[in-house]
Amino acid sequence: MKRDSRLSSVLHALLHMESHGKPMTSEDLATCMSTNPVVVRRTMAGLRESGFVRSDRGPNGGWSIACDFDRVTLRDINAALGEPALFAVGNRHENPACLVEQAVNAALDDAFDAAEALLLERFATVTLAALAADFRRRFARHKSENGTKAHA
Amino acid sequence: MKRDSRLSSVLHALLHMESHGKPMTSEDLATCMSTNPVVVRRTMAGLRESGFVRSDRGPNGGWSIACDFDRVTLRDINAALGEPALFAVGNRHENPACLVEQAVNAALDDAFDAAEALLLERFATVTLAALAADFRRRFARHKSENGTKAHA
DNA sequence: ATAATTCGTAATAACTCAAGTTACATGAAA
DNA sequence: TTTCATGTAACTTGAGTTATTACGAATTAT
Repeated sequence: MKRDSRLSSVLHALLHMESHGKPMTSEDLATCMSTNPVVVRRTMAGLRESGFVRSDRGPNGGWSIACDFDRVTLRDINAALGEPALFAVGNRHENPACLVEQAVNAALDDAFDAAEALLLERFATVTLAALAADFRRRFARHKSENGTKAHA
Repeated sequence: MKRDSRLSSVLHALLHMESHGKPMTSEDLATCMSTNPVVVRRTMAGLRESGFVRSDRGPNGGWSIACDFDRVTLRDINAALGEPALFAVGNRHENPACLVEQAVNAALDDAFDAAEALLLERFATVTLAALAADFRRRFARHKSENGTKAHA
């Protein structure tokens, strides 16, 4: 089952955009997301509609951050992508006439609903600012491990 | 993203097999799972290897239950299917060099791991016997609602 | 033995859906 | 008015699943 990596890609893009300082073109972003500009525009469109980023045309145009990283969570970003299906597994028929299948679906749905609730709850606890902070921690450690050979 | 419905299908099949009493052919099962016999054999092969069902060739052959419904859970059945990926969403690169992407992946993985653990835990609490009992409850209610007009 | 039934499985075809691509229109800046 | 950049529709590609075909192997009944 092929996985949808748009959430991962978009977060990656947002963090790069923040440290970049000035607008990044779809082409820039496509390079860093290893995809192509049209896909970037399609994907980012949802974020723009939700007000998390803005896009400007023409020379010096491109994508820029339009939100407070402290106030936006992974859950918000996921919602802006259109709440893509989180689970790869599901019921064959959503409203089966067969009572056996109804019993099976009910049991599976209970479990999936609980897991989905937990996942979204977790997403809601992670702000973009927290992600950015984690990146800076990794960056600092990376520098201290690789920057001065004396410490190796 | 299309969903994998093998778990749902297989549970459906197991419950039918139990009430059927005698072996069911791949063709019988294909009808009730709305697929075709070869797919049934492929799907059930995992359950046979795990010892939950048996298959016999030749006339009067077919598939039959080979386990105690009280001792087998949804988690066991899911494992017998080869632990198919549960999530439709994932990271673009599993081991990225980019530190930004590493930070993003770490956050997402935390959330997914927690949700997966919960889901499997839930699966482990539901036995096939419980599913069968739930079906019988539904069947009884169905009869009382439709069988005697006096109660309507 | 022989015919009929049923599973086992490899090979292949058909289908589905997301991602990628092309093409062109729109708008902004210099 | 030229250049840069996004917006978007239409189309192509490609990966992954499921369905189908075809044939082999095992089992039962006669």
